Amino acid sequence: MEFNILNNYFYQRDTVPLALALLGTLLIHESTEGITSGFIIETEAYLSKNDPACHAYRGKTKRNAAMFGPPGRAYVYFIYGNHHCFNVVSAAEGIGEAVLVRALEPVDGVELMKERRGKHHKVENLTSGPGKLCSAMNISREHNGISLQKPPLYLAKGKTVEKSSIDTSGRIGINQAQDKPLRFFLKNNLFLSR
DNA sequence: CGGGAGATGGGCT
DNA sequence: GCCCATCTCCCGA
Repeated sequence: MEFNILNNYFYQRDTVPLALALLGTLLIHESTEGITSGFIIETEAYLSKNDPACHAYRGKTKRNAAMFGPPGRAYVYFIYGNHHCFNVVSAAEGIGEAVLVRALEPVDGVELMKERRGKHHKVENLTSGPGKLCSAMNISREHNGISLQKPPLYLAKGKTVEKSSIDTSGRIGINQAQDKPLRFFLKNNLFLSR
């Protein structure tokens, strides 16, 4: 499937259009334990300007440095002492924007996801949240800053998404700029975070 | 079933 | 010390 990897051109657009374009694409992790993958069904845009919820809002630090790298790389951070969140870096190098991936529809490696997340979980609960999907896909800080255009972690062309099947809302779990309509998701998908 | 609290650790206000 | 782009468990209904 590597011939369907999304290349540099895919990432050459503004962050909001990229957050929309990422819906339906396939996120793949070829780990030593096996391959897991899933369609991206929920994203959030985090912008450099007028967006206090964005980690890059107060400038570049050691933690958020990957956000300021070239687009098409990963920005992974650790939160609440337990969880990782996976983002696709967007905008030109030096700007500091990214798209948070909040939920996946599992495709390959469902059994491996269950082993990682806990066998008692239903399929609908494996990747229906940013922390959950990182656990199921085994994505962690070691992936921070790496390219998403080659194995082991990469994005590939997925399923076609009609504009009419996409809905928008405020972003989840933030205390600032909750009113901004920067969350995008596939309506009625079983694997949404909410 | 929904709401609330605790877990847990890194970064910064 | 307090905050945080979260998850899970436990409780009451």
